[in-house]
Amino acid sequence: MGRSRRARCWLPGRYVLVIAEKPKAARRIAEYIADGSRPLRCSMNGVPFWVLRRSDAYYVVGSAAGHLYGLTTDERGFPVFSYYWAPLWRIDPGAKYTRKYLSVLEFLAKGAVLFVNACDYDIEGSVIGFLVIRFLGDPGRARRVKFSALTPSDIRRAFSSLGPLDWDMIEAGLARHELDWLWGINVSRALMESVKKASRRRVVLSAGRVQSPTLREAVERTKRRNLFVPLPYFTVYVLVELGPGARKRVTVVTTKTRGEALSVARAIRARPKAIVVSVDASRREVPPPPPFNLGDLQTEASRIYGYDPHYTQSIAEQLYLDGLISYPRTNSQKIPPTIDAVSILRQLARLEPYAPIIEHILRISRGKPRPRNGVKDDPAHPAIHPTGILPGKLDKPAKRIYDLVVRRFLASMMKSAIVSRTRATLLISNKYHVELSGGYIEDEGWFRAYPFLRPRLEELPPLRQGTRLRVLRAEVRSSLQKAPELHTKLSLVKWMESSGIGTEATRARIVKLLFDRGYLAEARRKVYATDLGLAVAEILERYFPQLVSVELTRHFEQLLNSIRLGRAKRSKVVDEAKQFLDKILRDFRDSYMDEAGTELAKALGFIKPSKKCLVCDREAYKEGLCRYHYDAYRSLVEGYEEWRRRLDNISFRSYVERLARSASTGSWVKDVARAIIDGRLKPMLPYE
DNA sequence: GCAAGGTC
Repeated sequence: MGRSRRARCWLPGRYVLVIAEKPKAARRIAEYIADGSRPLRCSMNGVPFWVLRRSDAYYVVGSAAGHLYGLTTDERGFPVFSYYWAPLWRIDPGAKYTRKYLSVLEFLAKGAVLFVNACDYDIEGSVIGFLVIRFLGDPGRARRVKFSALTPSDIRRAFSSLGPLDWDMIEAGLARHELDWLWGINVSRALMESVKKASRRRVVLSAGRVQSPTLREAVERTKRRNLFVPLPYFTVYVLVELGPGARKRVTVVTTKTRGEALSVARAIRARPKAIVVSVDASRREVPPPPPFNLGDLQTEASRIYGYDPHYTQSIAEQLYLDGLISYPRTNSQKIPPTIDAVSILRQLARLEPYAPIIEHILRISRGKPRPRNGVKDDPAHPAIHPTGILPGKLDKPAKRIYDLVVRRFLASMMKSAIVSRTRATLLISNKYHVELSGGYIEDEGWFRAYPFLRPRLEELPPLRQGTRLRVLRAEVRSSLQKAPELHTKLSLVKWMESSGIGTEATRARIVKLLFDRGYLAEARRKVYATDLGLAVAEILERYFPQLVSVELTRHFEQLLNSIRLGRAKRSKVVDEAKQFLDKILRDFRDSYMDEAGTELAKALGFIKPSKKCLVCDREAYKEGLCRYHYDAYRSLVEGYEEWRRRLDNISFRSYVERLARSASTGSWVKDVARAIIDGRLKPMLPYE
């Protein structure tokens, strides 16, 4: 196709103004609804819009850039119940770019005879378009267009039956904003004011429907990890000779006490023989994975390159803005047939590493490749895929993310891999069954394109049923239980997803926010709660328990659903929330604010503890210990009984020394163990 | 300054 000169832009006197949620959507809508000729691309202040003709009328397709308005207030202090909508660029320093979008829509609104809200067909899209029409246009001359995907057929169908404004959906969306604002701003202010009252110091603290349950989850993991007392257990291993020069170490049993393990090992040494009782060979097809949604991309980037989910998302967003990949904030694992996979492949084939794979795909599919779709779907967007536009110079992380997206897209169009596995059961000393497994890859299939999920397999030497084998050695090893895992940034984002809080676009951002607030910190990619995070979670749990529960989101969903179905009114729902908040916020101010503020100020180091913990610098709570070391002390004492049973009457001293040395021991328990060893802490126990 | 939600 030759490069055509762009026609001069002009604006008709009267037109229908179509408002899209984002410029990319605006362009596609314009292309799909125009009669005959291509729409005219215009731009003002770098913001594009399109002019076109459709059934003897002029249409102008303009664009928002997500929310252009937000809630704000002029009042200080809490409780605060009055707020209003204001242009986002005035109230959110991170949203300055929305100003030019708003001013272009303001200009375009002047000549519009009809306004069409063509934002994504969801609750937020209804609000985005409505607020533009309300502040810049006229809701009395407005329509809503409903499409579920940005495809020509869906868009054309939707524009041929414009509906009235979807008032119930708008009301539900407005209510969502108001409820989140009321809860979030009020409780955040309550926290900040309590600290100020207790310490006369200012600090930014926050709480909200999504961030606070997420904080609580990280706090619970931190506590479980730091309070963990590992128990000992015992493993009996044997070294079996499978063939000439092929020896394998195999676990026979694990036991709770040393005595049991030793007697198993003795029995094996007395009859050091094994026999192959069965050999099973199986062939398994491993189907290709579906193309990426955002969560899958974040998982893989974390697993393969150690990138945290927010980092991955920001790289993917840049690749999207550069036109290299499709919209990344999607939950979909599907590539609809409307996406021209062949032409994307032909473009990508110009990139050296992909060329042979693409050639292979086109050959095996006879030029008609079809991506294998996953189950997850998204109403507004397909799975993440390369656009076919070739990248220029990318930095290393961008190159890696782009490569993941391309390879995953390619893999989804390839054949299953075939993996052969062998499973053998041995009977050791006529008494103990153990399983061996091995295998190899018979056909690489899609692993060629996407090697990151290729299993690492070890081949077993050939074994036949009935073969007798020698047991060369039998050993007992004692181990300590592994500690419960802390979250990673990724697992926290996944936890949010499985709990149904936050959205594709916000989860990673909210985890980052908890770090920025100083509630969470990271060591070796593991997320732990700081003292401030522990204190905030504690205070919220005690005085605003609704806000740390994922149930608040469920409750909101029910309310919003009722509004959407016309069974409840926004004003009533919001008023009830205000009344409830008014009560709990006044109770907090009247009765608990001093206590809460003092606790938070101590966690922040603004107030010195009146009496220090014997083990750390925190405030003493019981028996001379802070609340965390007191709990750790109790865990340590409770754990001793079981240790004595398993390790034939180990002394308390040796027990404590083992805990102090083990990597599995929770850090608070370790602190207590060390304090006992060096005499800072005298255990009050019946055992000494 | 504080939420959660959308997106350049």
